Amino acid sequence: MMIRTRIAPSPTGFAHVGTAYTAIFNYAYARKGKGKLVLRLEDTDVKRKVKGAEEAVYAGLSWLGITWDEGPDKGGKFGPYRQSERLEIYKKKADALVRSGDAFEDEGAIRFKNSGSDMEWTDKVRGKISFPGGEVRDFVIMKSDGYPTYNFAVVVDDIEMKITHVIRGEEHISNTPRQLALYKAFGVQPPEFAHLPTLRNAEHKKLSKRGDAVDLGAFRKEGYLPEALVNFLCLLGWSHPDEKEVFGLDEFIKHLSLDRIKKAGPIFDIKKLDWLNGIYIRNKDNKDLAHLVNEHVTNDVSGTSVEEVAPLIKDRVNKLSEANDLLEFFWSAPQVGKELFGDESPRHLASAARVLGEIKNWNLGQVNKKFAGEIKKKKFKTGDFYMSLRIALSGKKITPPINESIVILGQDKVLHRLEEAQKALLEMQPAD
RNA sequence: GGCCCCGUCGUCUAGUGGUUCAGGACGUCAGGCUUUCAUCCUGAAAAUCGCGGGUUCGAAUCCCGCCGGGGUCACCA
Repeated sequence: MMIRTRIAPSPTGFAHVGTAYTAIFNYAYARKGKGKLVLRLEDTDVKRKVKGAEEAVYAGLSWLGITWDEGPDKGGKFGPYRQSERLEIYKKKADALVRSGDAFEDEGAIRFKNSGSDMEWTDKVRGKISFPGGEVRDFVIMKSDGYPTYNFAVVVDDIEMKITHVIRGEEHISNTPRQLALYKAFGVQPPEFAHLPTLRNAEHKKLSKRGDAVDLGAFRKEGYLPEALVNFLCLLGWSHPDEKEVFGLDEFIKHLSLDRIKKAGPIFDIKKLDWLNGIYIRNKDNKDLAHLVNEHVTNDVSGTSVEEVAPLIKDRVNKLSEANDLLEFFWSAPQVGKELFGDESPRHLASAARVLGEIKNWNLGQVNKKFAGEIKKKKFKTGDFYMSLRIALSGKKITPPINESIVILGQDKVLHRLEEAQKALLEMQPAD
């Protein structure tokens, strides 16, 4: 049997990290089984429909490298894939249930008549789960506005779209008995169910859009790499058989098995994501990194190429959004905070300016050599000397390696900034 | 509250009756490297496996009870 999985986002605003989480598992499971992944848009709540939300979902998932085989944007032979475009189908199915006596009209809506029998299934990640029959009441399947309810639409579509494995969040466990009852009424064999744990926040509650970072677009803006986020998500509730921590989708597909999934709800610990993100940043080649950094840098680069400068921060950031603070002194002159300097700073800067002015052939070797000689001759404390320089050139105590930065900045700019810094220091002398 | 699910270091996890008084990773702390910050390297602290009973020669691993946490109870998905 051809494996068919699905992801069923509802377009209520943006791409949710929880959607991404289940998408990754559905995608990988389908790929592993050489099957298909269906994207179905669950837009039956007319009131909550937000425009642009559909695109946000596509953008978010695509960014992560998840592709689907059938969907509203892709087409496919079991379409349409927007539930709002399938109203005829639901109507027909609901009418059939009314005729067979499994449903009845109720104030403009159609309500399913529950048989009251116990419901049970063997969950692929949790094993046997059962609900007492009395739990499922008669529930509405067609709303009075002509739209189907969630539980009904899901079952009709999963049957029509020939879904073989329903891999979804744990919060759907309690919906399953209702859906099972529907399968039974239709006389159709239900698919396999696999209920993934729910992602939690630091308070151990289900991730929510109020107060938790759940928007994929926001992760992107913050400078997280899609590979890192995917890798991190794979590590929640699932672990590599060899206890590997850093791996990509290909390897996830290769090793995924549903029974290795944990049942307890993992906490989304951003610290570990940050660490992973740093690793992926360090693994980028300089050209790709420059391209990424460029998207997160506010100023225009005015003469200084990001490609030249980006390698200097490779080991220094975990998120791309941290890049700007480290790099902005390359393209905008610093506000030199005089109070940052030490007592020896005037002498350091004077020396540095003099020896740098002597350099004919501007390169790192020369800069290193000149500074080393001067430090030795004047018996400067190495760390203090460089700190004075760092502050004069950047206005900050934390920067990329200063000699490399000096070379990139260029002789004119460096000498000019040293001069400005010395002036500033002079002005403050009389003050005390 | 009813029903359902879950419970190994702060966090993510390995571990499915016996070289495990529990291994790895993040984080934390200490040290090394170092012109800052990082990266990198080394080391440390950190779970009496939620608790209490069983079963067994032997349990984190099996059973029962309790406690704790979470989810869900709509003409929302």
